[in-house]
Amino acid sequence: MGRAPCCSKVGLRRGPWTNKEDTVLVKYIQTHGEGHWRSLPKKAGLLRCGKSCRLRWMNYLRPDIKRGNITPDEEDLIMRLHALLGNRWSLIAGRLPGRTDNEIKNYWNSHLSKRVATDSNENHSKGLRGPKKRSNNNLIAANKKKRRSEKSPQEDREEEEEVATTKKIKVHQPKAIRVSHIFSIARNNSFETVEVADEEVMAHDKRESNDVIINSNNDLSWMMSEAKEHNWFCDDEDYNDMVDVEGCGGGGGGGGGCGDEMICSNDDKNTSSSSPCHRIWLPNNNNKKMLEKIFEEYHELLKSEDHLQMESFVDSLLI
DNA sequence: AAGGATTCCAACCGCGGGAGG
DNA sequence: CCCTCCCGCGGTTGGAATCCT
Repeated sequence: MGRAPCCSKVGLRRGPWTNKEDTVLVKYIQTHGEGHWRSLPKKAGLLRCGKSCRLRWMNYLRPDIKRGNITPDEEDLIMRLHALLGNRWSLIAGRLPGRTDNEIKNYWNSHLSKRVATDSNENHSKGLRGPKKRSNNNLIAANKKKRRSEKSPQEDREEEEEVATTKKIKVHQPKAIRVSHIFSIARNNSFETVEVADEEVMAHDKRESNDVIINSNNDLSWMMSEAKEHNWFCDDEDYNDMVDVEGCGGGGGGGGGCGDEMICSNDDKNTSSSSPCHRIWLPNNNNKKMLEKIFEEYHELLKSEDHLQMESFVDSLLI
């Protein structure tokens, strides 16, 4: 039997937080620091479960949270990262200082998923190659809407059929595959409005490691094509270490600003943890040719549409 | 103006994984 | 190695706000 939900205790409050509760929580955390969520409510004198306190703090009360509209830059980054990482909101949020995973998730579900669906439909109708997964969230939303509206028995049947079809065609999005020492994505630091403490970056990097996560062939496709299109493959043999990208993307000084990630060679990927950067790392300076070779090979496989070969190709990239 | 439909987002739920005994 | 505890994550829900007819 599983553990009972922590909020099931009689007498614990649920639902929206009051200002008073917020104040109590903030004061307690300012004094004692984060963590020990289980015991926090009791110590702080809150009639909430620890989980609820943690959520409230993480998603709303933390001082470094950036509130307000998602900027076009952030939006673009979310879309790119989602293409690469899938629904791994905490990872995506980790690249958007001041934004929470919940916020990004909500924003994606309410804004971006529709746009992506529309775009992919347009592409599909134009006969373009591209991801055409039907958003599960849209389905959920659609079903939710259906639930809310009156339905005739026939509509009920149709819904059941749709659900059955959905089950059949449900796109399985595999758990991300960790690829050691092939690529890594450093934390994005191009949004300047909130300062992120080095400790936080370090802690984050410690948690997430510097390994890239490749979800699917589409991700690889995206990464490869982006790399090629933006000329991220460095020609400069001196790219043996982290390249300073301060001012990139945010438009703030620094030689024109690249505004994009870059794939470059690096003999020691671990050096990247010392300084946040939004480049994609590769292990050593011989990889330029290797990458181009991989890219060519990948393109050949794309043309041939041989999925088996494609899978083994992707496998061959994994260590 | 009213009320139904839709959107948005804070909050909840359940699960998986890491740490420690 | 197993068990328990705790934390963090992603999916989902509920209701307030807004839009539409």
